[in-house]
Amino acid sequence: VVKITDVAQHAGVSPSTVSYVLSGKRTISESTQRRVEESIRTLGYHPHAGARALASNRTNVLALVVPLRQGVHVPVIMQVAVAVVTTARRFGFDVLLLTQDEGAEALRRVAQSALCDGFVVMDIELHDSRLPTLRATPRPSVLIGVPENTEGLTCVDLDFRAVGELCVEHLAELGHRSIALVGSPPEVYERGTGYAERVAEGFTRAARRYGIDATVHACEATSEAALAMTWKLLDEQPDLTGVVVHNEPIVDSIVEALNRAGRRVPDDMSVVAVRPDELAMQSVTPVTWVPFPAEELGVRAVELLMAKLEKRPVPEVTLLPPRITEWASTAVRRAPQVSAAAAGRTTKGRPLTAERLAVDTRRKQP
Amino acid sequence: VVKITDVAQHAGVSPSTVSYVLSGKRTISESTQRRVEESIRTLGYHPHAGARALASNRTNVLALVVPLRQGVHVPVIMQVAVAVVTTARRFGFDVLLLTQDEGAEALRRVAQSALCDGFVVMDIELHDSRLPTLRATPRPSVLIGVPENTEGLTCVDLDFRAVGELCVEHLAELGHRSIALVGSPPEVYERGTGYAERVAEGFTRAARRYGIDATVHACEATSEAALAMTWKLLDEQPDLTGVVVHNEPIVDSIVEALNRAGRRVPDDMSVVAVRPDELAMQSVTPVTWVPFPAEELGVRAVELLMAKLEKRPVPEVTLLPPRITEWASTAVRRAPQVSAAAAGRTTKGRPLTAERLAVDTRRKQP
DNA sequence: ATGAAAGCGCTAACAT
DNA sequence: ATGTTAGCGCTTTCAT
Repeated sequence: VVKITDVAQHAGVSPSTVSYVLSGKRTISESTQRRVEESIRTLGYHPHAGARALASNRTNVLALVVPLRQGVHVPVIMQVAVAVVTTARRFGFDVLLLTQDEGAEALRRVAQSALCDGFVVMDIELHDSRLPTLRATPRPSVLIGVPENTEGLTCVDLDFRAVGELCVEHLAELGHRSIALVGSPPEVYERGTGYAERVAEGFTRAARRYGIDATVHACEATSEAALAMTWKLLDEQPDLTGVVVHNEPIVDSIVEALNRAGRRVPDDMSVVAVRPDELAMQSVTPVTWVPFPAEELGVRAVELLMAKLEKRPVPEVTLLPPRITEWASTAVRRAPQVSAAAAGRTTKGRPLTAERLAVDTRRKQP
Repeated sequence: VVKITDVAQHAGVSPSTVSYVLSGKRTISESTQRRVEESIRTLGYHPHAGARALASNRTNVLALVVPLRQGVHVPVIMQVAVAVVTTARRFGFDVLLLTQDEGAEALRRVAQSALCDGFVVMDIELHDSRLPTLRATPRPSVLIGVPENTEGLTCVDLDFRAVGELCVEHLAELGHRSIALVGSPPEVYERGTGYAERVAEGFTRAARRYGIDATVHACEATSEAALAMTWKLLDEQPDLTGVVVHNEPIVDSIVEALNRAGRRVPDDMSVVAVRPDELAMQSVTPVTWVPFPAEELGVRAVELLMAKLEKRPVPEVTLLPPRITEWASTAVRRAPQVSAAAAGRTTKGRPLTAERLAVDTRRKQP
């Protein structure tokens, strides 16, 4: 293989000059510069990564830790991964792929053996077990996801609170006054990834701000659960005209259940989903949705890491603002009398008793 | 950071002894072995990858090249990738992630800069532009996919010919005598990845062997195309009782179209799909299917690469035998008179005229 | 603006 | 069974 001395000889300069041409850390006369670059190209020289790492303490490799857990939508991971690799290459970096199952130990191993200069870690939980290691290691890292305590870390994520708010805002401005959030399965809230709670939080906060009647419900990701949830909502919240679904697998089921219950979407009922683009695109029903910016997250994560490697200051938390894509599932709320008629139909003549009304904020809306 | 001399000092031996304990290339007395390992553990020593690569010409890293092309099912790529990483770790290897878009140049760069010891390359086409580079580079590689000319290469893939044969076999043994293959979109055949043709080839060959009436059709991956294809099949092949679908997105559409055309699955019509497990599991209709062994391919690819790195001989082509998973979409072909009765039923009493059988079964549906 | 040379941390031949 | 030592190919002081 061709080495730096070969290039030096071919260009009639010393090895160090070749090195400086490559790194740009020294001013080189235009002529040598050209000659050296020419030699590099004709010889097809690529510096030995190991030797470079040994001498300079820099590998030009970043490690990407991807989750394996069930329930993480795989295409989203791939989108992030591809964005990370592509962006890393823009900075002359390669990417080492680590899976989550080796946990914090893998981070220590890779950091200690100088296999990489820094980390991008996906799927960070509120109390992630890797945080101590990430804080302790001298190699910089960027986390995709926001843990409870971000001190001494660099995090980037979609602003999930703003997602919840945006959905409410959208519905509120279409005139809806009684809405519900059909959220993720209970496990998701318990596991503590944080984003599910944050969406609910933003949802509730914005609803209060708009003075809107709003309820939040965890829901299993099965079509049966979706059906039951729909009935429950229509029963307990008769004025309901807007539903936000933050539970990808059952979006279609909810829409279908609503239609079957006689609430046509979007005429009688508006539906907004929080879901990855890919799935939204191939969905049966065109549902207004807030996408997860997988690619942008990958790009930003790498850019932040590069900034840290260059000792440039970066914010502890970067939250990407959500966008909403309107589709045929949301519409202006219909006139009251129509709603009343619809409510009468779906509640099958059961009278509105005080007992039924006693439970929550619905009382605002008789 | 802790280095080999630190360990040596701590254990009271020379650096080379530590190195030999690590590599096992020398017999070490039990006592020193234990002492050194103890020191390694207590100090948390991990050898510097660059230094090791420089001195030994081995990186313990393999590069995985993943496709980005549209149409490759993303979860399958992830499954392979995860299997590759997991298996690589079993051998003490890490994985560098490369994307296809840098093409052969990336292979050269990574090989030349000694970033890895070998390659696993996914999504190999019949006349892949990277083949010359892969053949020329001194670093061994394993290809997932089989190009036209496999000379000097190591390839591993699902035996797609056997897939076609297996589907026919399954249907033939259930008594079906007239079957059709609904294949991938025309582009897939033209692009030349090979596997689509191979399935068709196996399908045709096995049908001939069984003396079965069989036709092959390319089909776009839209539900409209699926519907049109179903009509066309029922029209042109009136005795048809078995369909093999090698076109993941439209499996459900085909089943639905058949049902709507009055051919109940599996009573009147058996359907077999060639598709990734994941999609089969979450499909609406339980269709008998031949899975793509993504994980096994990843494992085998790494095992083959490790064998090559150890200079052990490996076969040029390794084809994994397909398995078939029976589900509720295939059944024994009904006896003629029963079929006639069923036909009579679904045609709602209209008589079976020669004309109707010759032309177009759609007219059955008013 | 360029060269010379001292390591970076490890492995493996060459000792004993 | 273990120690000594010469590189591996590069970066980066220190010189000029």
